[in-house]
Amino acid sequence: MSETPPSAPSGKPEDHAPNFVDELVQAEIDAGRTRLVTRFPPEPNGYLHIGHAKSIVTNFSLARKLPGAHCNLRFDDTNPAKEETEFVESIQEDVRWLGFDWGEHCYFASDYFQQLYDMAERLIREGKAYVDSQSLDDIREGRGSFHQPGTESPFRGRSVDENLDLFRRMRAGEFDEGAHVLRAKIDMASKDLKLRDPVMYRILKVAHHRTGTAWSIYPMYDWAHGQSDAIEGVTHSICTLEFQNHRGLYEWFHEQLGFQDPPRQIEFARLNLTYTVLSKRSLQKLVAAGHVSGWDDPRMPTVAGLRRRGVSPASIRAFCERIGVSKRDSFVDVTLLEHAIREDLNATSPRLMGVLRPLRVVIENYPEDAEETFELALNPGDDAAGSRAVPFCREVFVDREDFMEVPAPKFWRIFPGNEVRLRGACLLTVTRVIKDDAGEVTELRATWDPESRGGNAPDGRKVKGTVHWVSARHAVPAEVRLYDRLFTEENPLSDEERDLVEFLNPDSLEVLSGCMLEPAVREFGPLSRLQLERVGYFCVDAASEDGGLVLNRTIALKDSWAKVAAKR
RNA sequence: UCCGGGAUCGUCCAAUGGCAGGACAACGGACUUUGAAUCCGUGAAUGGAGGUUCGAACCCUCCUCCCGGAACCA
Repeated sequence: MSETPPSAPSGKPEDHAPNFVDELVQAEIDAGRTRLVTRFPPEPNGYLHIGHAKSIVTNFSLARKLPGAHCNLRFDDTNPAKEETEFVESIQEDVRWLGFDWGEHCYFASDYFQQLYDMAERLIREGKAYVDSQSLDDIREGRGSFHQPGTESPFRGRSVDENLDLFRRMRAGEFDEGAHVLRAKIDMASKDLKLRDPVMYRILKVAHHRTGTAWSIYPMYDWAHGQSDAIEGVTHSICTLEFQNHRGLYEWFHEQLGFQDPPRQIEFARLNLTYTVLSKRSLQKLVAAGHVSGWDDPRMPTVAGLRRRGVSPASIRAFCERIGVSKRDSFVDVTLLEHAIREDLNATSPRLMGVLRPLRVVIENYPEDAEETFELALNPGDDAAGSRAVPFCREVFVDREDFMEVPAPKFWRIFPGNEVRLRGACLLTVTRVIKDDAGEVTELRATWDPESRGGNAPDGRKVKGTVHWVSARHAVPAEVRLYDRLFTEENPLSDEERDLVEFLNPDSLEVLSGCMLEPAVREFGPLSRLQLERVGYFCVDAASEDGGLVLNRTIALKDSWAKVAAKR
């Protein structure tokens, strides 16, 4: 068995209650709009995380509202110092894995460098842009503040010819970095600081991952992004709240250039998740400092990390659709994500048995060299899932956590004299507890009821407890990695005094070796998702090989016994 | 203090002048060959003060609080 192919999102235009973006676009459609193009515009400078997934789901599902509509994947690669081909590849892989298809519509802002340049010359000729030769600090100071209007640059009055000449020479690489910038000529006294002659181009003598050394000037975000949207015929440019302050400038450029049916920018609240950080900077820090094994560490909220953790793309989509889209700053409870993960895995995961902390049980009235197999459903809730053969013999492993020599109140699993069911196999009663010199339990002796094959006794007597088990003779040893939340605080970034590293959960990873799994696990290849009954959902590690089986725990099953036990 | 946004159960999202509803979480119960899942039930909210109206979460006024904005980053 191997990784399930990415399942396509359901074809329905809406899997969620309409949000304000849906309504706004729908209103335009009702008013006669016939063209609809959205875009997901990542900068290829890092890995995608679940916050990006929210944007991807929003943009791609919006593009299903109208026949012929589509969503572009566009790389906003205007800062060569930070961007790499490695990231464009990982981003494409992640978007695809999430189940979305951009078809022919994969673009790069860097493909528009010439058009952008031509448009900039046009603004210069129209007196709407000029080359400023002030230092970075002088430009910053000249911008003024929230309360003070800015002051005009001494170079603001340069002639069109001089500006054109300088700009061309900037492009030709005649100047050092920082010597000049191209600025839009708008209004240094504007209340909207973005309109105080924003920088459009800076000199950067850095090779670009796609254009190489062809350019020595690169467009700034505000210049490149809006014009890229317009060039692509994007109708709705959906971005996060922090870009609200850019909208005035976004529209100003479009007006100057006279685009017809220009894109409309709409902002929504970015995703925040409890016990998680979703800023590229923080994530980068965790990777660089070695707090996690990499961008795809299963504890990372990156798409790559979630994939390796065993989270399904369907559950990420369901989660994104369920949290909705609004303009309110929000902090989504991670239990909502966990619910979506369990919901999908419960429906789709094959069931197996595995013992994480093995305790040997010798069934004294079972013949020494006999063995037999039981046929168990792979998913009791889904007959189509089929079944697997589970071998059984005189010695089995059970989980140490399922045994108490002196049972706590309401504990109805294994303890001396208590009859329990070995799931799918038989009824069994522990008769004797064997300990080492230190008093540690090392083995249990038990008897079984041969009439109870399959798990029920002919006399119909009830047993309260059912436990999972693995035949000692047939067990497949494995390493199991138990993952938990990466942070101990709901918002690890809320404390300005303390670094997020201080809030790392020391128990976010527990590695168990010598775990014992039923032999059917051999049929599962890397990235296969499965449930270990009564324990949790797991995923065969991407790097797992024969002879070194590794399982990552995606998420534990809910455990109401743990709650009862914790209360005491 | 200036500009741009936002305030509804613990959390997220609805209700667009007419019974404040759903999901998650919590709690209780039923069922159970997974103490899972499933099913049933309980508690839980309109930031504040005025105003308009037969009627306000929604409209108006004032206030309060929260977020973003002064990169040659995106």
